[in-house]
Amino acid sequence: MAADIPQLAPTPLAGRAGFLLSQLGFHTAQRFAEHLAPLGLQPKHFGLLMHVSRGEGRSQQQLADALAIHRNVMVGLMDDLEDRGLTERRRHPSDRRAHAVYLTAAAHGLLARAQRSADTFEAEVLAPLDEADRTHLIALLQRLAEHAGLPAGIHPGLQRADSQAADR
Amino acid sequence: MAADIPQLAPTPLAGRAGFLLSQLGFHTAQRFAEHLAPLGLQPKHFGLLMHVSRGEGRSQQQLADALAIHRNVMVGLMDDLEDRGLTERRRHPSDRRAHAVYLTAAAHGLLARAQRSADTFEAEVLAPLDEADRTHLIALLQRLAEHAGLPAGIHPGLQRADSQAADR
DNA sequence: TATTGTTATACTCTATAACTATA
DNA sequence: TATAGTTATAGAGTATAACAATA
Repeated sequence: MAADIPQLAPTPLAGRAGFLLSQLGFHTAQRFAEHLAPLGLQPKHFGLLMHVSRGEGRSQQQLADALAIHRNVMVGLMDDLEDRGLTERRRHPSDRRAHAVYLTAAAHGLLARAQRSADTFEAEVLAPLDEADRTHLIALLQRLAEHAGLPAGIHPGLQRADSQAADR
Repeated sequence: MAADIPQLAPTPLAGRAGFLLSQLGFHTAQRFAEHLAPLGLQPKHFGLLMHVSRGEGRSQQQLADALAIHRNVMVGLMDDLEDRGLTERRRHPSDRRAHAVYLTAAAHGLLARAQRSADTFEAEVLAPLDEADRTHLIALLQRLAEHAGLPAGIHPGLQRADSQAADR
């Protein structure tokens, strides 16, 4: 059945850093999403909650800028979080067009659990490495990320839309 | 305007291997796609061409199994490649339901160019690291990939559909 | 005239099922 | 009855434009 298929050299892809990063990155993102699912959160919601918690009261546009996403996308994300009772849109003190975004008490509790979940996940990812290798790997990845011009903590999977461009 | 936004601690995400892998992986995949675009190829086409070249004459189903994708997806990919004159569907010698897939002469030339392009890209990705760090990084990533159960050279971004499940 | 939030629409991707011709 | 290839349809996700309220 498979007798006439010659088994040639192993694919060289598995030896390329570019392929390994893409392969591992995709798989890691996928597994992290599964890891977070029991909390009812997707990675993008987790990331947004983290950013909101770093400075409550900001407008949706400010949050969108911080995450490098389009404000239209932010509306949908905020709807998700508000529907789940995790954030509140209050009136902005100085701009009546804008909303000031705050976390609810429930969100603070959930965020703490999500971070513990992320810690557990991190340990799983790094399981095969000893302490020295873990430190080294993270340092190497950070150097690559810096060289690639990636802003710390901003996931490019969220920043599809060109937030520079105006409506027009 | 932004005076009342306290700048708190930097996001801890940038120190997590899981986040860095996902962030770098996504960005790397995106940039590789741009790198390949001048050749008129997407990464998935490149990957498929590589697999076809490793053993010509296989059926679409065999190729789909090798890449862990659903045969329905394979039809679309093969259509793309055939429309571009890169592959041929010939009649299978032993099974008249199946097609035997072959590369054209044009595909061999394009594949060689694509691999050179991938080499250039690899050098760009690894630019900030010296030789020892490059070797170490690749070894570390390979260990993580193996621990995660990722088959060498198979990108999980392609294998969405559950190729185990039958039609029904 | 520009900006914030919102909504609507179109477009791309993926998943699923169903069909045909063979086995 | 099962399998290879194909096609069609529905759903999720993203991009773009347009609108009302406010600056």
